[in-house]
Amino acid sequence: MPELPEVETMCRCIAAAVGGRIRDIVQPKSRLQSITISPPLVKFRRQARGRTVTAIRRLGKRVVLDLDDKRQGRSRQGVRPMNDDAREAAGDCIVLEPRMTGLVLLADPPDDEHLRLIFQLQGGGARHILFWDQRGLGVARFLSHAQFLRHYGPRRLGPDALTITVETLRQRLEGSRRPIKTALLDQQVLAGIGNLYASEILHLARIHPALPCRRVRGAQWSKLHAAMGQVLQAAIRHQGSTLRDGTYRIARNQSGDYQVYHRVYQRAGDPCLNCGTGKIVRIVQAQRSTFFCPTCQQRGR
DNA sequence: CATATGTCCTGAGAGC
DNA sequence: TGCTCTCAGGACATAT
Repeated sequence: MPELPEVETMCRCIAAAVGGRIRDIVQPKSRLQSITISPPLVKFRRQARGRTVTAIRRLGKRVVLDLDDKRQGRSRQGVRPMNDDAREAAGDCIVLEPRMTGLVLLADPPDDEHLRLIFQLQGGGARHILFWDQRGLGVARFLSHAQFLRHYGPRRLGPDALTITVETLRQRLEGSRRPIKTALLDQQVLAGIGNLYASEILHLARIHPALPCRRVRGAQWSKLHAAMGQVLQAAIRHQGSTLRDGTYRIARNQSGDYQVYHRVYQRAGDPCLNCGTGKIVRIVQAQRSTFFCPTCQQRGR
C-alpha cells in the first residue's frame, strides 16, 4: 500500500522521464478488469499525445506528471524544478493514484499480467512510464488545471505530511472528537499518511491511537509532529516498506527496506522494542488494523 | 457540520 | 484436491 515514502520513492525512480514527449498511451490486453481511466482512454490519449512531461511531483500519495502547454509546442519548454508545494502546476497534468497495489515504474514490472497502462515516450531519459497494479483499484487521470484544483485543491487535500508545520497540524486537529489515528489517515487533514505509517508514527510519539484529538496535549503535538518527520524521512531513506505480501517494489527484483525497522506494524504479539515489557496489540479502528504498545502508548499522558 | 460505514478489486490463506 | 469464504486497505460515495 503505497503511502508517502513509497510514492516519493516512485517519483525519484521515474525522474528520468522528465523531458520525454508522450507518443502514445497503451492499455495492454488483459483478462482483468480495467483500472479507472479518466477520461476514458480514447479521449485521454487524444489529449495527452504530443505533450512533454515537464516535471514529476508527488502529491500526497499520488504521482503527478506535469505537461507542457499544447499550443506552445515542445521547443520553448524549460524543465520545471521539483517543487515542495505540490499545487504549483499551472497547466494540464496526468495524475496516477496507486491506491492499494499500484506501482509507477520505468521498467521491470513484477509481472506483465498486471501491467495496466504504458505511457510511451520519446526524447528525455526514459522510453516509457509503466503503471502496474495488482488489484486494479488504481486510477489514472488527465486533468486541466481547473479540474486539478477541483480534484486536488486545498479543500480536498491537506498540506503535505513532510512539510506541514506543527502549528498547522495542531490547528487542523485540535477540538475534534475523532481518534488521532483516524484523523491522521484523513487526506483532507494532511496528505501522505496511510495505515502503516500512522501506527509507526503514533508509537514513536507514544500516543494512544484511540486518543481523541481534543485530548492531545500541548507537548504531544510537538512529539507527534517530530515523529511524523522522523518516521517518514527514515522510510524514504530506505525506499519505503515492502510488506509480507511483497507487492510494493521499486522494480521486479528490488524491495524497499523500511519494513525491517517497523516497530509495531504487523508485529502483534511481539515484545515492544521500546519498553521490552509490553506486547504489541492489534485493534481495529474504522475497519483498519491499528498496532500499538499498551505500555508505551497510554491514553492518559 | 462531523463522523461513520459501504464499495470497488485481486490473490492469499483458512477451513472443510 | 478443490471449492468457498474471509481478509487486506486508499479513496470516494453515501448515510447517520
